[in-house]
Amino acid sequence: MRISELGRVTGVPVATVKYYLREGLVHPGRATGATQAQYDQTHVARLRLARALVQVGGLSIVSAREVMTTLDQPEKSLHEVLGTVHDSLPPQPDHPGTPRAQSLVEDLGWQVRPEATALRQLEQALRVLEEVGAPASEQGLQSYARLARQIAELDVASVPRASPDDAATAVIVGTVLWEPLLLALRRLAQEAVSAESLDGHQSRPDQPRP
Amino acid sequence: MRISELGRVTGVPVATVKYYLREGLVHPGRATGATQAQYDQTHVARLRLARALVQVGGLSIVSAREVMTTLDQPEKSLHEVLGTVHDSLPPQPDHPGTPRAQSLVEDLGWQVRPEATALRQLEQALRVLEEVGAPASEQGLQSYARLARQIAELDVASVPRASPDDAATAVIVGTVLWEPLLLALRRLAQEAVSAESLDGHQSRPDQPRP
DNA sequence: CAATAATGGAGAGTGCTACTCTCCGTGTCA
DNA sequence: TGACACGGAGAGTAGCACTCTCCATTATTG
Repeated sequence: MRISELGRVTGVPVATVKYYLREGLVHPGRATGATQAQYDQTHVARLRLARALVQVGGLSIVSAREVMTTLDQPEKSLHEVLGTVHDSLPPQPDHPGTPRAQSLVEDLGWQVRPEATALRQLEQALRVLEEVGAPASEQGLQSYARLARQIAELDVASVPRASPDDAATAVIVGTVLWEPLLLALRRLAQEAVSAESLDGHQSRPDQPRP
Repeated sequence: MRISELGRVTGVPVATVKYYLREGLVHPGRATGATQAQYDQTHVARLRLARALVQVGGLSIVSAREVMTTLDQPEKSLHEVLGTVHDSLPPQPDHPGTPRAQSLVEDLGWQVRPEATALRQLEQALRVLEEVGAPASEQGLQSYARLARQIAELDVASVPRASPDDAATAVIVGTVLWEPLLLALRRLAQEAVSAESLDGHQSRPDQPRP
């Protein structure tokens, strides 16, 4: 198939397909002449994945390229793929982590790389909560961590190890594209729980105004 | 305090403070003359919150303003505040939802507004997973939903109903600023679980290349 | 009291990012 | 054979979150 069909099949504007090709999000087609190239199902799949990472996962073009690069590195183990993907994901905190995140994962007995970006992301989240005057309690953190671990067990269990072709893709999808799904579910659940327990009909009392 | 001190205390550049004032993220100070105004602790708190919503929560200026507007509407119940905040949060899907998300929450017995933005966000996530060739299984969704509900129960339980002044703020913080925390914990847990169960040392088998 | 500095506000400018347009030599097809 | 499509590359655009500049006014300092 040629570029226009690639665009039509995936619903991505041809100009954007060209842009993604230039940026290396999608591998080049098989050139059949100076101004002609052929694309196949692998291009369709990668284009769709790239589009999803950028538009739904919120990745920058650079991050998406880094993530998709791992698909071309079969020498890496799935665990390494996971780490690489995590480290390519936003946000990328500037400050180094203070020891609180580190000690939390130690308490939990989680074995994570000390340089994991997620550690610094956790630390940033904790710092911001303090700055805003609503610090996370140790107990709340522990509960959250316990539930996060149960989610992660679902995630890891769902990686298809029988068909290794798709395993790396599954890691990327499971990590990145399930995040918005999880957040949407949490919001819906919050509304449901709130409707049951917070009084949905009574106004909250007046509070001092600035 | 004047604007320069406000900037110094919060660590936000004065030019940015002015910008936030213009955009209505922070309420105006008490004018003491044609070119002078006084700011107080409420400005400090709101500025810090606005900063956190934009930089950590990833909200646009417009979304952040909408969210913070609810702080000035004491006639709204906490449940209404929650809904308004949710509907102001990104992403804002363009397509309307198909019935799958709706039927999922019905199966779960969750009572949510049919027009809730989170419903369309869920539907978008499901649609993208299908397009990418990794559709969410009914079973996986149910498990996720069950855990999401447990998280939501923690969230709702932690809203300080004794001190209603801060309740609305707590709703915002708990909804928006705990999201990155949850995602960071999930990533860390994924690494930990992966290190235990996925073989961290063995390379994954070769797979077909484009 | 006079000189100097800081202030609040508004408009214009900047830097970045994800596209999108334009162009052009080359291939395809009716 | 002539109209049209293609690929590739550079330039241009739109939106966003600031950031700079200016200026009349106010505060502070010597």
